[in-house]
Amino acid sequence: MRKKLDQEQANYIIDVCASANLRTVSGSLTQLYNHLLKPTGLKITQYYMLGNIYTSPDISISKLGEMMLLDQTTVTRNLNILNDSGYVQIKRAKQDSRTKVVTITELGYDKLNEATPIWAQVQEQIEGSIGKAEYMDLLKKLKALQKAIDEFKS
Amino acid sequence: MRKKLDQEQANYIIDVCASANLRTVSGSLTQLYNHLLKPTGLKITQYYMLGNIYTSPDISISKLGEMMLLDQTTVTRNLNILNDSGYVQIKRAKQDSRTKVVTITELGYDKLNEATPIWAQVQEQIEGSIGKAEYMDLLKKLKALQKAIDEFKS
DNA sequence: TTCTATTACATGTATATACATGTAATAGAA
DNA sequence: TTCTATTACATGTATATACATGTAATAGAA
Repeated sequence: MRKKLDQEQANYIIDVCASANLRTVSGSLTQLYNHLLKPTGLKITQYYMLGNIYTSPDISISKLGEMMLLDQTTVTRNLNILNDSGYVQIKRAKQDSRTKVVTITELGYDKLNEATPIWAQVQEQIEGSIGKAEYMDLLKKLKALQKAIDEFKS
Repeated sequence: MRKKLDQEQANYIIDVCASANLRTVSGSLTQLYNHLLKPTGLKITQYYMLGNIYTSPDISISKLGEMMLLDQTTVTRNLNILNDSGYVQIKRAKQDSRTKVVTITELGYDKLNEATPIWAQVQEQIEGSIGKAEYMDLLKKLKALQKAIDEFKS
């Protein structure tokens, strides 16, 4: 018979929970980025998706989802917003008309260039503040954590 | 005159971006938790909020938001869902009728106890997989990053 | 005491996200 | 070649989240 949770244990959970710690920091950073990116009209998620599309021209919706670790339905919806702004072009693939291929437009590429200095400013501030080596180690640990999660899922 | 972004630079950004790395890992872990918590009907965010309410009885909506680093309006909405499930009780404070105070219910406490073993299972798996000491160091770095973000915001 | 500023919460709106499921098209078995 | 299974994307629905703004109540100045 497991004992019921007392407040001390609950405080411990709140403190060490991987999910909560990641979500909180991630949320704060997203908020900071979105605030600074406001003049561009882009959100950080949109900036990131545009970047991925730029580096992988004519990528399919599913592939984009695999690359970004997002559900296909999420990609579909986020792409629609970028499409409405004219930042991407979405058309059916010639060989397989189920598949759609996505490409960044001139306008989207301009936006990407407009937002990049803002991205860099925050990134540099972060790396400077916690230290370049420390930051690289953080990234390494995040990737290890990602691997641990993937293992658990499989 | 700044040079335009080439694909190599874009790949670099995608790879090192703090926001993207955090969001991706955070999202994967949230997904894993929500999958495993499905039998309980709780989401990991709801579990976490319930835990915070349990450790701070009669907390106000704003204070809860400060504690969890969430916007007040987000707390209001997330609380409504917990309230509809009967997991929390929300009533006006006696001294100040603008303020509302939130408390966990018996039912909510039972849910918290039901979900905690699942939380623990994943947490242990993570700590075991990347190593306890490594995990603690990751937490430390996340908190350092949080501080860096807070500094930037102020 | 009265009026104004501030505080605490709610609502409108938009994006981000995933799951369950639907639809259309291709692939592959018979 | 025909039928069925699979694949690729879309849609319905729900939660999570924040910003702009509204409303009601208190605090504080005059």
